[in-house]
Amino acid sequence: MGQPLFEIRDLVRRHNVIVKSSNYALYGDISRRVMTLVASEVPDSAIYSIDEIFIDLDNMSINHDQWARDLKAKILRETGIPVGIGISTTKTLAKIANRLAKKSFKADGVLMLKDQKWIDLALERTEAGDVWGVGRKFAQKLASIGITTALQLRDIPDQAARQMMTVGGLKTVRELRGICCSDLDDSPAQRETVCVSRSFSKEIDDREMLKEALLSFAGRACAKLRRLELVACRLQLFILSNRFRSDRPQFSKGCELTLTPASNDTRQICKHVGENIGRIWQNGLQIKKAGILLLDLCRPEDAPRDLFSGSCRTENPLMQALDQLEVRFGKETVMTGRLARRSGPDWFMTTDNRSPNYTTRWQDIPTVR
DNA sequence: TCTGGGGTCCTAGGACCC
DNA sequence: TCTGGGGTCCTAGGACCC
Repeated sequence: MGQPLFEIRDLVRRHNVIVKSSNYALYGDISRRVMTLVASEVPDSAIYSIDEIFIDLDNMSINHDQWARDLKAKILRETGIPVGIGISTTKTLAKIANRLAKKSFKADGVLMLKDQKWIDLALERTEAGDVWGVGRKFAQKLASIGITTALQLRDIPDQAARQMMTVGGLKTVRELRGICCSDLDDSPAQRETVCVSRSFSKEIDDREMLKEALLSFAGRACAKLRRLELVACRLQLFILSNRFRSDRPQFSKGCELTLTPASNDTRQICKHVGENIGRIWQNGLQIKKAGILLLDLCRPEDAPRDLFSGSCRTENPLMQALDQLEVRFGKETVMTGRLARRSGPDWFMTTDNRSPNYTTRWQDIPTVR
């Protein structure tokens, strides 16, 4: 996971490994199909990520194991996607059950952790770093005091958990003990930020090029915001050096501004980008990555009002037209004049080997003869 | 010349997740 | 030579208030 392709070229060649660039339009559509199916089978569920969903089985008096196997078979039959199902008393334990369900030949994709004896065994066979909420740094910290398994982690004193991994870590430890510390759905009610950023294929040291990139990111970010039907009250621009070049000085520069009135209008945001680029630009910097963050998001009707310029617009026919054109003719069919040139941008990362959009693009739908 | 106590808010940085 | 992107949460510390 996360290993650069160039480091494993030999392996790829030797075993004829197929290489695919990520295609989120495809993954998103397949995800939607699976999630819709699952949600229709249960009274209460919460989508956690593109490939995970939590289900509440509390009010379902059934044979959970058999039910899960039937569901798994149904998902495979109707979407073609194989899934794993883990069942337990807390989310953290259910995630562990899920991992083992996929790994164990005997479990065959479905595993229930209910009896304490089996929970203990499962925790003993799970590395501390594989527990949900324990990342690389915490795993290192834990290892330094001799904690390497999930079972050992479960049994550390509350105070130690709190001290080493803050309140989130304490929650994790309690969940390992079977004490529920999270609701079925504890995702925030509303998105708080939208970010569009990219690494460049090679470092940029040209101001116009940086500006072009940021303006294009701004367009994407505003389109996202409009899809969410939100506006931003604050804007941040940032640039970063190449973190892999230890021979060069590292930098990370950013600037922030308040948007008055709050907005999701590409023209407004682009104007701000143009006016503020000087605050992060500096001659001689080798910029590897840049991005735009839209913060303090809220619904247009909740946006703070400015005493002089009035409230934030809720209707924006021009932007609506722009969005419709994108749906019909593809991304960046129409752009602001500031971004007149579709640069065929030489700063873009390549995405060779991308899977076709089998389910979301007319031209890519497979033909069966 | 002496110089408190109790708050909130904001931001940067670091951890985590997928 | 090549090294991802987009999120949330927590904490410490500083600025500010009365």
